[in-house]
Amino acid sequence: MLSEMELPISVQNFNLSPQFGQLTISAAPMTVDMSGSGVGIATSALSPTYTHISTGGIANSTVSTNTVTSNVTSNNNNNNLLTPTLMDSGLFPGVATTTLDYTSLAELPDTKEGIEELCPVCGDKVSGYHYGLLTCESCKGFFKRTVQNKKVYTCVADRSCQIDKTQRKRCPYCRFQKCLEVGMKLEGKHRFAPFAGVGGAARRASTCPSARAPGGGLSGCECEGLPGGD
DNA sequence: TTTCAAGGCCAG
DNA sequence: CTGGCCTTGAAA
Repeated sequence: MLSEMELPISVQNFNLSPQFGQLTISAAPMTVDMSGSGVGIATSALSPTYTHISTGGIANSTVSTNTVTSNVTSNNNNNNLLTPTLMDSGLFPGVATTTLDYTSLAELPDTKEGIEELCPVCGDKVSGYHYGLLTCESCKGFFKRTVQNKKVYTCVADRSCQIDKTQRKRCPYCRFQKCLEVGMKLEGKHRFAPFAGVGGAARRASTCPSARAPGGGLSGCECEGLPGGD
């Protein structure tokens, strides 16, 4: 299936996963620095008025002045990719055109697990949409603390520390920078998660608040009736 | 009523 | 400080 969409003039942070380099697109006429390609995770944050996160396996990409043509391999029935509905919604007006070729990953089972639900900051398992994109619980908490407490970090190295699941604690400066690079933003609560079911599935394991595991929550349970809000 | 992102709590 | 688990509250 071949789909077309129009991107806004300003498209930033079109990232491939670190092992495949980064694709950055700036203002039109677009300049593109594509330092890598291959099968990996692609995350795009379309700014400024609307943020859309798409992840999927990039099989390969070709780039011209203002056109990015990517053969994108869906990792989950296209539910993590820009959909024709979104494209038709007019939320992406602009001058650039990206042509995406969606094909099923059903025939590529080995790649499927690797590209699904990986935090774009540290590569840990994502827990849902947080601050505009799919991230893990720890990066969500880290970003929250940093912004809310107005924390200022410093890097003891050259501000280019590698951030992954095991190293993410070592340099909060670089971790926060990466959070910003991938598009995390503290704004009003968004309800535009276009791919319902991706996040949050791991939550709500317990049914009784008073039986919650140590480590979280408030006091004052009325359990029997399960008020559950409202 | 259900879903899910934001934010709170607290053990490690 | 970190990260997992929880409640809250708005949107669907």
